[in-house]
Amino acid sequence: MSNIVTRFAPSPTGFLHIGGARTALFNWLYSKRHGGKMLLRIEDTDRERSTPEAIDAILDGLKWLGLEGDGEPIFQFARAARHAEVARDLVTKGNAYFCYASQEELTEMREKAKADGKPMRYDGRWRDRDPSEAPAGVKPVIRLRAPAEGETVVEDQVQGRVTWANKDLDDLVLLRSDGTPTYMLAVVVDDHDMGVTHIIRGDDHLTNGARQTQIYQACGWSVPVMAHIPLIHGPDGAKLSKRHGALGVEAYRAMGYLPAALRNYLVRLGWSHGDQEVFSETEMAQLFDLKNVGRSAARFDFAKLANLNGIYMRQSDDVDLLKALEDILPYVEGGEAFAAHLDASGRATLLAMMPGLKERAKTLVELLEGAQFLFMKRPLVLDEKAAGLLEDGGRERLMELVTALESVSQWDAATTEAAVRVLSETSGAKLGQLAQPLRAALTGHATSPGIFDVLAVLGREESLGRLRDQLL
RNA sequence: GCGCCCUUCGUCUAUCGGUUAGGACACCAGAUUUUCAUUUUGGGAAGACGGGUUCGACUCCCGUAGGGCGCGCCA
Repeated sequence: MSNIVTRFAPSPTGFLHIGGARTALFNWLYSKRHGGKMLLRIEDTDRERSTPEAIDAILDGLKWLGLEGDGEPIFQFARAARHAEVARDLVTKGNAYFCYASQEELTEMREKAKADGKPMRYDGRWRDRDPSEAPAGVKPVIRLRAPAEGETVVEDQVQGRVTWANKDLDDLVLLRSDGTPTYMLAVVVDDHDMGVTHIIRGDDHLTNGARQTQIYQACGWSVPVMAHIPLIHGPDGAKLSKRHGALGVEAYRAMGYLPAALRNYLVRLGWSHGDQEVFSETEMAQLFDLKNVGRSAARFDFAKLANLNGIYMRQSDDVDLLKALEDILPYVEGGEAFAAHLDASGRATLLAMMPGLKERAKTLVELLEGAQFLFMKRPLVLDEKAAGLLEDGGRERLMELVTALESVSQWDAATTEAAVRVLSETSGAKLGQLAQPLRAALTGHATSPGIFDVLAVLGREESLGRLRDQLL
């Protein structure tokens, strides 16, 4: 097969949302799979709504997800002259024409169509009129002379063969009256000039696929392979909105998800490989194809994302995980305060506790919360459940524990555990009756990593201090 | 309204005419554990509806219902 070129072409009018991220992922995987390239194009022809902040947010989001394009991004607006040139060529060749219809005329057409219960279609009133009839002082647009009869077909790799009657597709505007290109023209010209072989995008563009096919044909260019992938919906099945899932990828970063986990979650939304759920990056790139992309929209499920993220966290190397945690601190509530604890000794403490911490967290944010006790200043304030553990004899057993632990020769998990077990036997208290008050006093919570590991990481002095604090 | 697309457990999905309709998440119960978590065992849970075609349909066709997308001199 010839060299595959895919592209991701967001318009910089907002952040990189989750649907866009998945589109980028699919393009990226497809190009990787075939040893091709994924190009990046910023569709900034809407000067009103495009912002530099949005461009940064999108680039940043892609980078975080590890989905960077090959080569520098192309900015569509910069190519406006080329787009206009193609439009004029089309007029010369007779495949497009100047249209002098005013906004009022168009509004009229729209209203009439609405009244008749038909979709708005330009009626082609300038299609065959001689330009000499042009009203003075009106700047024309250039419209495509679309085929009036027959049908336009998109051989879609995901949707199958989709057909439109040409009478349902009107003569779209290619070049605006101010000389700037429309999206429809710009996309076709850019994809052609960039050598794009495969267009993978959301199925909200399916109809555009038909109209763009007509432009390709008018230009005499070969039409790239198209694949329109289904959209992602919110948990309620409706379009994603700010309310549920239409967050920028940076929001997922701030929620403590790992990029690898998010990628894994996203690739399984619409695509499958038998029963396999977990894919390494390499596996994904080897296995991904368009054939196994489904055609129905998927709902976003945070619980499954969280589960996957937990799997990735548990599989992560402790040092990598610490790094990942530190990386998101600037974006997380309370992250800055936490960062202040992470000097050399703080990092060592956290690292030592990491095995016990990471299996209790599904996100980096939960990891952070679970680690807070390590850096709390004495005396600890216990939460409700922890305080409860010190009632009903808990405090008395704590006293015995202090005595037992004070006389321990070596302060490590094995030795302290042995000491507590001995106490359990001599006092007749079950291990749980001793461990839980211990946990409460040491961490302030009813749950934590293994309590003897906690003891070891906190150290003798701090541990005994925290225990005595609760005896007063 | 018109055009196009979609419809398997609550959710993501497997099934490419013949399966006790499989897996994963979530949920419930049990085991393990010092708590929680991890791990592990088990459980409930699905082919929107109505017609065809066929010896046989989740799978093919038609219709209905529901949902989505599109219908700009936005992208």
